[in-house]
Amino acid sequence: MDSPTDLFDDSSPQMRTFTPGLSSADLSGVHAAPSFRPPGFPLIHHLLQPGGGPRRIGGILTPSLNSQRHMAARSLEEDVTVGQMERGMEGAEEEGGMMEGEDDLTEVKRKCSDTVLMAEWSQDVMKVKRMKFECRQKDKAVEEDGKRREGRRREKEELKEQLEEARERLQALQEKVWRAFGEKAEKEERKRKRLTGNRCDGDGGRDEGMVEDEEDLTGEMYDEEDIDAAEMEKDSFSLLSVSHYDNFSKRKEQLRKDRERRLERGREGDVEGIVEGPRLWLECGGLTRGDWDGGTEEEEDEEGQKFAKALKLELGSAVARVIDRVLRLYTEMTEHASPPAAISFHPSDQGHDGGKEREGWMGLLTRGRAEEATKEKEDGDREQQLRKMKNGGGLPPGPLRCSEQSDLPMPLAVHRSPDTRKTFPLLGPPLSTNVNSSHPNLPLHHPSLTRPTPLAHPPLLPPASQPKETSSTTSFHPSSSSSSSSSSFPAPPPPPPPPLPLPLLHYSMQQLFSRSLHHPQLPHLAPSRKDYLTSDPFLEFSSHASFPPLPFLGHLDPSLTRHGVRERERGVRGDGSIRGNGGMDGGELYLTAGISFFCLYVGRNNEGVLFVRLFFSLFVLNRCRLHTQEGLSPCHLKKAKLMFFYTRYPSSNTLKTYFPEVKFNRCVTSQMIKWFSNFREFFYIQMERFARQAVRDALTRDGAARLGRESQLRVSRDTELYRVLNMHYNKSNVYQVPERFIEVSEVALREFYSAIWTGRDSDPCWKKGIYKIICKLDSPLPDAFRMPGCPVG
DNA sequence: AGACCTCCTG
DNA sequence: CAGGAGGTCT
Repeated sequence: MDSPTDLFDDSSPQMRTFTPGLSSADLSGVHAAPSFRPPGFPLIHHLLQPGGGPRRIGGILTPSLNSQRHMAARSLEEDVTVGQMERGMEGAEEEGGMMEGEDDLTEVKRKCSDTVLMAEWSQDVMKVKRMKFECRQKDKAVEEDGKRREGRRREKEELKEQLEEARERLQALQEKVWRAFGEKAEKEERKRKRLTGNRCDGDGGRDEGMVEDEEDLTGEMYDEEDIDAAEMEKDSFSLLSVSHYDNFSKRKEQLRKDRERRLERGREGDVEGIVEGPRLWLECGGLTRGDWDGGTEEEEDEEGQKFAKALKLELGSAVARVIDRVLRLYTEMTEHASPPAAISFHPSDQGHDGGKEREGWMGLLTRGRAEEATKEKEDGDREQQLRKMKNGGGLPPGPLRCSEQSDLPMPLAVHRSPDTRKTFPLLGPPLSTNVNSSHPNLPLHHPSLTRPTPLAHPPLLPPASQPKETSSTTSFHPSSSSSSSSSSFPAPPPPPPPPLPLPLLHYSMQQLFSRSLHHPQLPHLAPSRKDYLTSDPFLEFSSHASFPPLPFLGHLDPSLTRHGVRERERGVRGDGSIRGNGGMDGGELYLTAGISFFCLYVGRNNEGVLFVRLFFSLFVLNRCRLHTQEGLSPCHLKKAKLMFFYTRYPSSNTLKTYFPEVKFNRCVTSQMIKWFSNFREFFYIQMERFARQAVRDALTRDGAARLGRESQLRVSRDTELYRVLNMHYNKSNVYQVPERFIEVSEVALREFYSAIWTGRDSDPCWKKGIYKIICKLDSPLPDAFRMPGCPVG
């Protein structure tokens, strides 16, 4: 470029013009425009030479206008002088011997004026020439860059072609996605046709922009802008350093390749989410979308994009929350010295009675084998303890049980309550410690009836170990008192089928997910109806009843619907007003769907980035009809019967607590209380019946052995009494009768036996005392009963 | 008076 | 298991 220095320097060669610095060949080789052919006029001939005046005139970077004018005038004067001399010589030659005089002077003056005019004209010409020359100079530089531009153009075209390819791939991918999302076949065909049409347009299809849709156009524009930006960058870089542009080009190429790679990846696999920002990779399987009926094609496109966006956002946010919780949980787990290998979802395990009975909600996922083995082992150990106590007359092994429990492997259970007394209610003070085996008829003065423990009774030999003694042992079979034997005791119920092991962290994920969804998508679920899902304090659904726990969901009795109507009709019998209300109308709850996911893997990739791979599974639940009704269903009756294993005298508050789905009114409460009254009635009838039988059996033998025989009064799982009770309260035998109930039954049997043996049964109120005892032997209900539905365990 | 119980009956 | 009678308790 010209510079003030150049301009200043150019003035000096002006003095020695006519010495062409550049041959005409040098110039004409590039530009030989006829308009610039130097005329024969000598005055301007030198102007054609490089470094002449026009450079000064046409100089863009002239220091100032005055100096420019001054310098031009000076050169003009010089030019004129020279020209004058030349013309003088020429004129002398032409005119031959003309004497110099006034004419000469006039001529000179005229010539001078002409020369001035000529100089002015020539100045203008010089300006033009100079400008032309500069243009030529510029063109020369442009010519030099032309080759480079050619290369760029080619490169640009290549990029365009690549972009076209990428666009085609993208379109193919789009088609695939649309197809997956239920796009109509016609649209596919249209797109395919369009694609093939585009491909038929030669040379990458310069005209294909005409048929491109808006999205493609947008992409094209974006890409073009990208390229233009690259070109500008390249231009600016080109004068500085090639390496910069190369780097830029490489970066761009890298980006393009990445884009293509992503497209390739998207084409290959299923729906795969890649969240690069938080460095989280998620593989989602099983996500499908049904058909949606859009209006026009554009609307469908828009809908689809919106859907994809919303889905992305929703998944992203939900997953982020879940991941956060998982990681937190993971951290908490690793922080503990002995983290559990897995977490079960046994609400009862965390209940105050769960350690002993472990009523769980067998649902879609059931208790793990290990836990079942643990349970069996525990029960077996308890049985052994019971027998030891009965045989050896030891005290209830509370602490022993505690240690025993602590020795048990608990691979699948996380016991939440550190209170062993809560977990193992039998660890409390023994019940009738003052029961005097020598005075069995005086059992009513127990000072601590609140903590019953028949283990404090004298040891009772099991009939299996004493087959000969069974004849002397009360068989609790009134119809066959004399022929009572072990054969009358049915075999214990077969253990439930081994449940499936739980996947790692499943329950935790359930919990996490349920907690992460603060706004359940159950619009049909009235807020008041959600409350009953929130009764379990451990599961903490109180603030987010979004997702019922799997155990609960899986244990819905399919027969509920079948029996519901009948039960409803008669459930409030005797109260016309209630019957007129329609009972369950509007009180049905349908839980139609939930989301479960399994944490498959948590680890680090090659780059050390922590990632969590989740497998999502959407599942549709059976329409679970939950009786949020005023009447009571057979399921409630069933549950009430199971509750009777724990509490014989439940208060109405207890009933309301453990039947959260029931809308209680006076009639429902009375009905439920009546149920328990009937349960008690049956219970006491059986107790009295078997006790009388035992008394009869004792009386048929010699009285000397009656004390010993009385001490052999026992209720175990292989006795007839147990079978009768189990049949009545647990007909389907899906629930394991808690040991506690057996113990209570034994206490009741002994009390009845004592009363009858001592003749107190002659008193019309002789049972009251027994009732008092039994009513104090109620146990807290497992938390599993807080859930709607019937627990299985 | 109302809640709750047992007992009896069907 | 429900209904009713009769009782007790608060």
